[in-house]
Amino acid sequence: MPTMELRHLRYVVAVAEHRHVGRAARALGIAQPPLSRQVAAVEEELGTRLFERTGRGTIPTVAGEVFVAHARRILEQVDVGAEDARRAARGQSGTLRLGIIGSALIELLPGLLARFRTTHPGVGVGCRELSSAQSTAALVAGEIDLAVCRGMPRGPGAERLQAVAVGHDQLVGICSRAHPLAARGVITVDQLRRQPLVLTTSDDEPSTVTALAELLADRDATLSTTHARDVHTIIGLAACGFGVGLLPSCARGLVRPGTALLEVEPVVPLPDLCLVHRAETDSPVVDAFLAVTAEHCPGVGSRLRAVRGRAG
Amino acid sequence: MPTMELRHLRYVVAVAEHRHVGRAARALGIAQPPLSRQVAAVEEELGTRLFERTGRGTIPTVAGEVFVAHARRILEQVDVGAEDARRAARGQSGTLRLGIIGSALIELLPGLLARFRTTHPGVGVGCRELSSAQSTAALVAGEIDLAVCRGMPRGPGAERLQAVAVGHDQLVGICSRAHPLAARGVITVDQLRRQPLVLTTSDDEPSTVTALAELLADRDATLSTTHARDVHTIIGLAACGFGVGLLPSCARGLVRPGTALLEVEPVVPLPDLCLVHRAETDSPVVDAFLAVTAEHCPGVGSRLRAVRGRAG
DNA sequence: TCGGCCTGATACCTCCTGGATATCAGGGAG
DNA sequence: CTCCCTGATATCCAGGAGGTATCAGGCCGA
Repeated sequence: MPTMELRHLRYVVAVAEHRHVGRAARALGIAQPPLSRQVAAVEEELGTRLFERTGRGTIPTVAGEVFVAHARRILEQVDVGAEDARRAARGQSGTLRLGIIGSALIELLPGLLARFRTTHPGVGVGCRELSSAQSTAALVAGEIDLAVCRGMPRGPGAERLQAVAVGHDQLVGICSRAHPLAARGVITVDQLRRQPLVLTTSDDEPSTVTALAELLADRDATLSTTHARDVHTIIGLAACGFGVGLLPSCARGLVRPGTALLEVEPVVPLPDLCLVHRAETDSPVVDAFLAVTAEHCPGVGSRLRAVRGRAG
Repeated sequence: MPTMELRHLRYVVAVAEHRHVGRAARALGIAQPPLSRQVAAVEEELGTRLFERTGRGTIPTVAGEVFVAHARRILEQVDVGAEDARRAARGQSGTLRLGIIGSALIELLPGLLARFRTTHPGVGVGCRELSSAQSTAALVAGEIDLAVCRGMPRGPGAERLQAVAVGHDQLVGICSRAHPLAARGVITVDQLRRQPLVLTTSDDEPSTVTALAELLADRDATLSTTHARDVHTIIGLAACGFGVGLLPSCARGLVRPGTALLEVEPVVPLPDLCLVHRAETDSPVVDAFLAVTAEHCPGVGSRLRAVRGRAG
């Protein structure tokens, strides 16, 4: 019992199109007799005539029309499936679930995501704002594919993750234009210890805060400290005179009229902005995103490959 | 360049299902090496790895998952297409466009259509009420597939049509119970010529009327004649005392309280109720309907086949 | 650390079957 | 009636799908 093959579908479609076995055979690049045989084989398998052979050609029966319609769709689907698989392999189809920290939305992601979406239009991107610790857990749990965090991942399962630094930030201050330090444009760490401050909340391991913990360890406890969830709020509170706000330097662009930026001296580096993903994940979409990142962030490309290579 | 075949899809799906080339091969009833080769051929054609070979089995890559999903759907579609073609060949799929005269709805069609719909649930039936002449034209124009008319088709293109009689009717009269003839239950043709009558309209060749034309040719022109579109109206008008209504005998069942049926003597046969279709049409749906009709109307089966055979 | 074993890949052979050539049969059109 | 164009049939050939034997590599357990 000869099973159906795509060849049969191609042949039947060709005969239906040309309404002529000879011409169809020529179009297919084969001789007429084998085409006749193959078509007859299909008819036998189906138990139905697909064509009415007349002295002047070959016209499809009702069953033939029905079958040909299916065959056309199927042949099309084969191409679609092949192309889809190729695109999936290139990371140009599928979905990418991202976990990001808020500050990544300021400088890194707008350009990077735009670039990725243009080079990989077939990829759906899902984005959740998560803290670095939450991202690590979500990665390990398989809930997201890629995270943008501050600092290398830590905690349970972190050894199964790989990270690559994509941005270096330092601490900068921001204050109202009316603030005594505004004119200087500079603030020393020592001065920070003697100022009312506006910081991110310490709810769930905000890396910036932990980095600041030791820096401000021996600070005067009687000085006011205001906490806020995101950089916009910190800037707002600082502008209102709650004190000097502390931000990652990537937030420089957010400074608005009525506020002044304060460079911190000496420089206080923050944990690097990192892309984190599962080490064993062989997801082309993730690979593709990392590749786009390498192009988008000049200089991190080599390091990126080095980090990936370490695992392989 | 080896082109893709369904075999390849079947093999890839099997390997993906078993996550193991050896077991997949056993399930397919072939040896392991050829399966390895065929899968590799697909990968080569796609330019992509579809499976990750580990020491403990074979797991699909992302591209593999994508391709396998398509492959499964395609293989399913092949079966669906084959089955659909077979059903179409048996006349159990497709549509049947009917043109019918109103009186066919009284006795013939209710049972016949119900029977057809149960034996051929996959066939969509479209129904238009047309006069016999309109049906003939619609058949020739390809607007309908089958017509129920009274009398053999005539007019342009009628020679390309085939008809089979499925019902024999004669003329019956109907009148109000108050009518002098009501008690007799019989009316002679001669009496008909001297009565006020209710007839179908002669707008567009109502066969019943043409059949009556000669019968009543020398009728007294001063007698009232009322025309109505359909049998229900004729019965209604007759009941109201407009005169004796003339109907095909198949309308007997419609007689209602307050009216009386009148047999016509001598019997006046009407043109047979006919199923008409294009002679060259090799529509399985039409064939199927004719076959169901043969079962439904005992005695017309043999004649039906004879008429069809004449063409073949 | 090493051998056994299970995995899939490779080499080579066989034979099935799809395709080519030659020819036949039937139905219109002239 | 005859020619020609249609598809079907007969027969042969060769590519390749499938089989057998064997190899290579990774895990596991001793």
